[in-house]
Amino acid sequence: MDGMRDIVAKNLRRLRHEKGWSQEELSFRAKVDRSYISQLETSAYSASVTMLGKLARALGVDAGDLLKR
Amino acid sequence: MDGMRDIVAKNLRRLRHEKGWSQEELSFRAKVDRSYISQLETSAYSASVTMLGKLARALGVDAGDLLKR
DNA sequence: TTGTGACTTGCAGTCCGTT
DNA sequence: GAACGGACTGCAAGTCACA
Repeated sequence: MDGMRDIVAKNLRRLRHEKGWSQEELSFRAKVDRSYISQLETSAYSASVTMLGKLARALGVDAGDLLKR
Repeated sequence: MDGMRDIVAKNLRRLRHEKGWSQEELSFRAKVDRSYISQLETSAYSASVTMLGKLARALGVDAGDLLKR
């Protein structure tokens, strides 16, 4: 029902795996809690654009890349 | 401090003006509160990606376009 | 290493009206 | 038409223990 949530979840996990990072590694770099990253990757929440910006910067991509289908 | 918020604010206002729509018109089409659109355009809040999706769809653009610098 | 349930806090988001 | 106000509800934000 909430497509955007799932798109972010998939892109987040895909980009993180491409880096070969664990959730722990990303949580450290982005300065957000590891379990919260897990919750985003399982579509539990609809992240804010501020959170999107933090994660994108840690991953070295544009925030918009996290929204691409 | 929160750059993403400002980027969304500017893109939202720019795209809305390109359509020649008032905040009222956009709020009706996107089914979100008019005063909230005002608050987003003045960088008062950091919208969720779900909200971003609703606004992008109403404006006929990709959600990522609202995050472009 | 990751997912989940539980919990608290703060802000997103709505609804009213006024400037 | 747009900004701004208070008051309210619900969910994102943030953290923890445990499976």
